[in-house]
Amino acid sequence: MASTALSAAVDVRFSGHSSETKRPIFFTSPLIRIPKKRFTAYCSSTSKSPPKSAPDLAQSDQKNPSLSEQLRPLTKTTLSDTPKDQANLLSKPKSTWVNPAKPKRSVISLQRQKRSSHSYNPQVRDLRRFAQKLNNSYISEAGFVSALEEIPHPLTRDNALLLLNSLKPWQKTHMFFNWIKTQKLFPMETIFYNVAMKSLRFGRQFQLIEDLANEMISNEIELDNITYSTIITCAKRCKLFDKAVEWFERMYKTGKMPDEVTYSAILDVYANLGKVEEVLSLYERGRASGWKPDPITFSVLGKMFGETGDYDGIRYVLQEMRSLEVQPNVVVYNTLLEATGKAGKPGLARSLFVEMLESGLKPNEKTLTALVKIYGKARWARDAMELWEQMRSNSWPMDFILYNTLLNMCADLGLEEEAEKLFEDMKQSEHCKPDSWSYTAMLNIYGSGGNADKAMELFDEMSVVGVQLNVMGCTCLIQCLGKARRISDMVRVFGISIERGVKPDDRLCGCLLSVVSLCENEDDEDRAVSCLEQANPRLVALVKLIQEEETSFETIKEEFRSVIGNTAIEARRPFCNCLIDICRNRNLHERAHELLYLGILFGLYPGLHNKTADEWCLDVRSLSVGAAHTALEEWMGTLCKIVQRKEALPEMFSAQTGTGTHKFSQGLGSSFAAHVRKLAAPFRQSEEKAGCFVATREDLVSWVESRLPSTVTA
DNA sequence: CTAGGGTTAG
Repeated sequence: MASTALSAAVDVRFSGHSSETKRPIFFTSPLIRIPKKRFTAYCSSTSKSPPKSAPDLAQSDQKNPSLSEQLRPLTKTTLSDTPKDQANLLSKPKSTWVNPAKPKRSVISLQRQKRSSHSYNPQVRDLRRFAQKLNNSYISEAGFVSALEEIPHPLTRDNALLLLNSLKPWQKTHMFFNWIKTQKLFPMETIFYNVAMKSLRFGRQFQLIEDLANEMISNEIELDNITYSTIITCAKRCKLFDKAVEWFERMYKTGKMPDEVTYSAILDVYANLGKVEEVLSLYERGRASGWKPDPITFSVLGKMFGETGDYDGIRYVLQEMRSLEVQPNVVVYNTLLEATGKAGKPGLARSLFVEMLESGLKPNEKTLTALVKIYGKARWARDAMELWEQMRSNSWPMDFILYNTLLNMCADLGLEEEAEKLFEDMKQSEHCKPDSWSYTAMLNIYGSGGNADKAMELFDEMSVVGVQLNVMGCTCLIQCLGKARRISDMVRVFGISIERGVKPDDRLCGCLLSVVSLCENEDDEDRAVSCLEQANPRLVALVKLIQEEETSFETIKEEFRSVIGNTAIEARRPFCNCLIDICRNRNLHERAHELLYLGILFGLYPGLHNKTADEWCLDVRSLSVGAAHTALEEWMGTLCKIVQRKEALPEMFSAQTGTGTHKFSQGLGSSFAAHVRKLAAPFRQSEEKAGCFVATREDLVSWVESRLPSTVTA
């Protein structure tokens, strides 16, 4: 009955009727009919910047009720079959129903496609050996095909399937598949196509797979869920997402209902496309069809929310699993841990990990890698060290990536000795010898610790053991040597790196530019500039331009715009910071102010100045010392004007320098304090908040007035 | 890889 209704539906669709009201829901893929209202509400709650300090799982519902409010009616109603509830839930029920008295159409088959069980084949050993021989020889098609004549047993259907399953790589499977077709000994069933497609998928041969699918269609061989899921996942692996969607939609058009494997595969496709609303629509439609999603689906959802750092989304996944009583497995925990890391929620990561252990699951390398990364990034030294201890005492599995992640964690936390010990462990190990990632992490550690000698030792060691220096390692080393004012070493390292094939990127140029700003004499500066000249001549031209006093502001602006516009986003602010530092070090203060203005104009310092009714805050944490000074001067200048004009001012003023826990902001606080002292500005270190300087309106106004002794303030 | 879905590094 259903199939006739479906074929009628296909006819309607193909005959071009577009009347929405007449078409039953299953005429189109489920995406088209989903009321968007709920999902836009859901998404808009997450598209805003996440709450500053979102609470952890336990407290979350109380503090952020909007989401659970949205979700509660959802979980209660999705499984309801009564049209009244459905109608309340859907915003446009009329257009979605042929007959509102009937329950909603299903979008997913609740029965997973069954596999045919093959009986034991006594010839399996011979055939396997034969396949092995074919796999290991016969490069040419002619040789391969003639070898097929020596098949040890008759080519029955089952023997052919067994061989088809055992051949690799895909070229041989494909040749064999084509050959058995020419033999015409038995009809080519769906399973032959499915096995052939699977092999082709290993070779990412989407075009060949699609050709086979079209051949099935023209030969009227049924495409089943296994066929479709193979096509869809191959398209996905080849990044042909539109193809994946196209074949998925074809299922509904032809009246084939996807089962949960195909369904979760397409969810992953939409997730990869970043189409969060569509994924949620499909998910909800599946749920409304009575589907109980399995851990794989939740892993797909978890990864999707991780990609956008969507904390509410992660909580949604957890909540769904809890309410459906789906027990997460290791993979689900791993993806959720990754996701919480991307969402910047180390507390949730930690509690998830505890929950995982309590449920009796054993963490694997990926689990530990995710967690180590999170603790390092969050600078949670205590938790990181406890975890490390746990890893050793439980002898949890270690692999290469985990070693390198641990080294990076040490870099984040400044744990030089621990890193050295790990690095030694790696050298002693059988399978985890340090590679360029490991060396880079060590260079990062020595670099941020200012240990130029050890960094240089490592650099020399790399050439001895034959590990390639990469651009990141080169950047760390140059930064370190620059800070140590070891310009000769810096020039040598840069030259050798270029010789060895390091391609300078914008971050490396930023480091070279900062070395230029640090140079204390002209000779050093010339040598640093000539390195930069090789990597980025236009940047050097800009450096020269800003140092010419006669250059007009308009010229600077145009050149600045052009250089910054051609710079990777993450290197733009560092470029501007260094340019300002260069000006300040050469007493070109006015030019420094112009550059800060341009930096603000082009959006390099978002959030530099935060105003509320009660407080104005200057946040210089992402600025270099010179840029922070310039910003403070600029701020004071503006405040003076406002005081003079007697405009409204807030009660409190604050300047945030940070406490130097981040290696790039070290010393910002103390140099800021010195600068404030020099100006005799009324800012003092806040007692409650480290790295924050505060001043009251009264103090500030009287300070400004004292600096303007005889001006008429009319 | 015994016909199909999910997870690791600046």
